Amino acid sequence: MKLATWNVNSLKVRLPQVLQWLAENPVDVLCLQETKLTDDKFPVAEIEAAGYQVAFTGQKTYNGVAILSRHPMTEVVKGNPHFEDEQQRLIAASIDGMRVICAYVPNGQALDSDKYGYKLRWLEGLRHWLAEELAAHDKLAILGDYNIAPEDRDVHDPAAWEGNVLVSPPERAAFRQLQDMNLKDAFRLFEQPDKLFSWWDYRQMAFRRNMGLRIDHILLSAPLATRCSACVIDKVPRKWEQPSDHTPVVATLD
DNA sequence: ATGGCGGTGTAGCACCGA
Repeated sequence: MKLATWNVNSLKVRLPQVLQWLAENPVDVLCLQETKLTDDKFPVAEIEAAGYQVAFTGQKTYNGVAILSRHPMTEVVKGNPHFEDEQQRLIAASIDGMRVICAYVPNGQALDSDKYGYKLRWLEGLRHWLAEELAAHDKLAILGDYNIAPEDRDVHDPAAWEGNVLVSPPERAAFRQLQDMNLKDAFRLFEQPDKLFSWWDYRQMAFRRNMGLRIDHILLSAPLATRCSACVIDKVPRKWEQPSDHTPVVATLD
């Protein structure tokens, strides 16, 4: 069983790449963020033709999340029942005995921005909902763009990023609080090469210079972490023409 | 210190992302 997450930065633009990636990497579940599509424009037929069922919730221009699955999905929930939010950033489904949650955590923009407060409140709301979901589902995976680099080793140049969103102590504390709920960062269950990231700015040839951050994560509850045999970042799609600025992260469960 | 790039909307640029 393979679970993956990918912030595609517009599914309209990236659909061919998603289909190509799935053809080469036929994962069981793929969580997408930043689809940027209203539900009436979601490419259901193309994704079903590739062998996947799909659940999605979107809006115009911003946000939007989806779960693609080779196996039946039930109990689909859109949004956080405990956090009123017009922004479409969460979707959950039960798949093959697991609870799978796809999350697009707010960016926060800047530490002095209202959006930063929204980000921290959003994460607090997520925590409360997750506590409930974990009580109901011992096998839970939450995949997505967390917009948090958990540690300095997840940042190409920690000094340059100090004082910025994605690395601030309150955001990192929020990430640790998720880990304190016995959710394991799948990537860190294994020895990994240094300086392996999941996002690189489009500007300044950041990808070529590996000026990136690891902000896309797969968190697994203990019964799933025990079964996890690998977690890799697939940099290949970031090298394609007209790429997303994020690249997929994949966890293998035995 | 700022903007760099890319996507979107409805436009001739402004906004947002990270």
